[in-house]
Amino acid sequence: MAADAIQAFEPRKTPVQARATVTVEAISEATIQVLLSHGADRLTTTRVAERAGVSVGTLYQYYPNKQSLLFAVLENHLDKVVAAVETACKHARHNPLREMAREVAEAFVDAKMERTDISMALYRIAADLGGPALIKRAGQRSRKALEAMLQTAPDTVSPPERFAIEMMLAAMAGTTRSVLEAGASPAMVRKLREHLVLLCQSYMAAVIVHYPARDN
Amino acid sequence: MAADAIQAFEPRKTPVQARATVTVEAISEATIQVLLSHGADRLTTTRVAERAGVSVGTLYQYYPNKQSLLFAVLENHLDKVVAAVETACKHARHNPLREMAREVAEAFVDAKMERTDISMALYRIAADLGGPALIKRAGQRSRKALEAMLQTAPDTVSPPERFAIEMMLAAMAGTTRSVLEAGASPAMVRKLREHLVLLCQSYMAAVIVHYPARDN
DNA sequence: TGATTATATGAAGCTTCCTTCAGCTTTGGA
DNA sequence: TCCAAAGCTGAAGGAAGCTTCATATAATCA
Repeated sequence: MAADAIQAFEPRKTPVQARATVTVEAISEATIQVLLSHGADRLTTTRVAERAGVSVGTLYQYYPNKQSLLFAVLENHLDKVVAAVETACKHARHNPLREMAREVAEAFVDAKMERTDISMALYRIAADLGGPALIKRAGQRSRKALEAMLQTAPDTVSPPERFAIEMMLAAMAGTTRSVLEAGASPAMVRKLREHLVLLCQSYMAAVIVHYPARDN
Repeated sequence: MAADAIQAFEPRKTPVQARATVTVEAISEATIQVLLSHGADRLTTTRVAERAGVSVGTLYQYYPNKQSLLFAVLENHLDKVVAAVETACKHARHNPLREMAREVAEAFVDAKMERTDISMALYRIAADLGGPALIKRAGQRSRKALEAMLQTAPDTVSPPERFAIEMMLAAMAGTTRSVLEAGASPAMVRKLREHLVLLCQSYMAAVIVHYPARDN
């Protein structure tokens, strides 16, 4: 069922020639722009095509329907963010817990803020069909990366339980979203980065004290 | 501009007779049900009216347009949650910081979980026109309540800065949303409640240590 | 009871938008 | 150079949905 639902969003055909690659990229970028300038409900395939400088027909050559457009952009973005988290997790292995928390929090904020426009645009469609599934998957991948990293922490007897990791991830996502939707000025982003480190560090430390030696 | 935008969502006329009150309530409830069963994009005025057991015409007698329907439901829900937070803040005045954090976190979770269906339905429209403005307003009201409470904390020299409070609120919202969208089983809700208390307490304590005596 | 106000109905006008497809242009290799 | 494959076009079919309004019913009160 879920697989079918996702299948329906798969690209219709893959570009072969260089100009087609450009076209697909332009369509993807236009989707974000239209999302930002017109909102999710006023995003139409015609508008996206127009903004991308191609005709609607071209759009439908690569995306089977409107949903798949949004789906593709969201998937791509989530992949990048998760990849950034995974990299940070690998890099921080065998470090003290505090350092782990710092690396992950900073990596997350940095990845989200690299293209604030995309991040903000996607909040408008994340609740749509297909979105929740993608987000869930991204959350799971992130959690696994964190768990693997935490296994290697030298200063804890047993790593935090699964739920605590999910809490931390959700807190990161929630606070980042809040700052983004408030405008995300550079000063605010800097503050978010600092405070998120603090929040993750203090919560991780507290969790280890309060829920010790629990097997996941 | 913002006022105009909101004005356009105001109810068209207020019910006078009892049966009209019932009608309006039924429409509001039906909106939530349709949102949950069909999703935001497949919510139509006809469908809502049908579900409410009235005709479309009736719907348009009380709501000037489709947006205003969603707007009203969202506004009502946010009001309730903010009110719960405000009450908790008043109640926890002059308590130790730890107690304050506990009261607020628990009040928030409880308010959100009182009607999980509404909470979940609203995530699907929160990003729409009017939604961000309402959410921002709710955040500000909550923050002010927290600030007033924190002024009375006996065990801190100076209260946490504004940004830290916003962080905490965003973390509460983000983690709660995450649990709701994962299904919100009673067990999970219980865990969320515990962990959110821990998260708020540890973050507040950390903020006071790391950013002391800063005037807001 | 009769007049007035409140409430409810739902067919239909009007707009918007998704998606297709038959035909045209460009590319790249033989 | 030539042609098959790849890419592009955009008018038009058809579906869906928002909103109105002329009409009908119910409540209220003098």
